[in-house]
Amino acid sequence: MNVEGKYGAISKSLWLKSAVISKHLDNSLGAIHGIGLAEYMVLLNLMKAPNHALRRIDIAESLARTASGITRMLMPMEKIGLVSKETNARDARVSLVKITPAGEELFRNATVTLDAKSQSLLRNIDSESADTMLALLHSI
Amino acid sequence: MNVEGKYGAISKSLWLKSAVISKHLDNSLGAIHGIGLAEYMVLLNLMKAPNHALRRIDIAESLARTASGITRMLMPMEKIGLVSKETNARDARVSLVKITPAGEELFRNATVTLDAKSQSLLRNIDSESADTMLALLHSI
DNA sequence: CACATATACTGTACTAATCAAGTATATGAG
DNA sequence: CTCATATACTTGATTAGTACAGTATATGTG
Repeated sequence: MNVEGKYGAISKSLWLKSAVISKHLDNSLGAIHGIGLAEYMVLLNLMKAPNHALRRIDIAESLARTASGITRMLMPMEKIGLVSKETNARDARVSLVKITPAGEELFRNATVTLDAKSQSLLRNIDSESADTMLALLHSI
Repeated sequence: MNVEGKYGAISKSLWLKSAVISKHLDNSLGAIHGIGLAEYMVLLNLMKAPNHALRRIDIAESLARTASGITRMLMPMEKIGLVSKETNARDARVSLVKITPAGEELFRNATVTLDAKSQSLLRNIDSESADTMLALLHSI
């Protein structure tokens, strides 16, 4: 493998490992909390946002999804009361998404599940390597 | 963030970065060669296999997909002549998938595209860090 | 050998995502 | 102020994947 091929190898490995890990996490989160990893990531972004609310388009951007994908993902989440719709007084085109108390509660529980399952899936990576890995991922 | 949360953070970052990179690679491979990253990975596995042939179920296993997903993915690939169906004399249940000369040619060209695009997407990671990253990914 | 069980697909129904088009609202140029 | 353009969604049609059931073949045990 030549020098350039190294980066291709990272892409391929990233793709495969991510698929494996995401499927395990999806299954665990789904079985225990009734949401998938994508839904968890929506809640995480809302928790980090000022006032715990975001525009749909910003959620789409931060999850590498399309606006319509977010619309569809949020419909059942709103129905089961994890998020609520809020209007923006300044801009009537925007319908803000806000996490509900029930959503916050589920998020906290799901975080415990996700962390535990992740630790189990990544048990071959020691603590120091995990720091390295995280730093490398953030630099992408 | 506590110690366990570190592994959860890796999972989340892996999920997001993989989504971003895979979409770029899918778009490039699709525009230039008419296949997606998953199809490329099928060809890669076939190239690495003895006699350049594999059972569908082994492809499914190595791509973290289901058997029916592989059946569906291979149908158009066979139609455009990238792979061919071979019977297994020892076991009539098995229909082996073999890469064709056209498939090999496309694979080689697609590899150039994938490597170049990967290098561009991962330009913030220097050569030494890339080695580290690759080793860490393989240890998962 | 016969038959219960396992394996390798394939087909049907469903789900989750995309793209492209449509609607409503906002913004900027004249 | 008006109108062209841009933005924030939403909806319809399509696509890619899954789960589960069905079919054909293989394998192991009495």
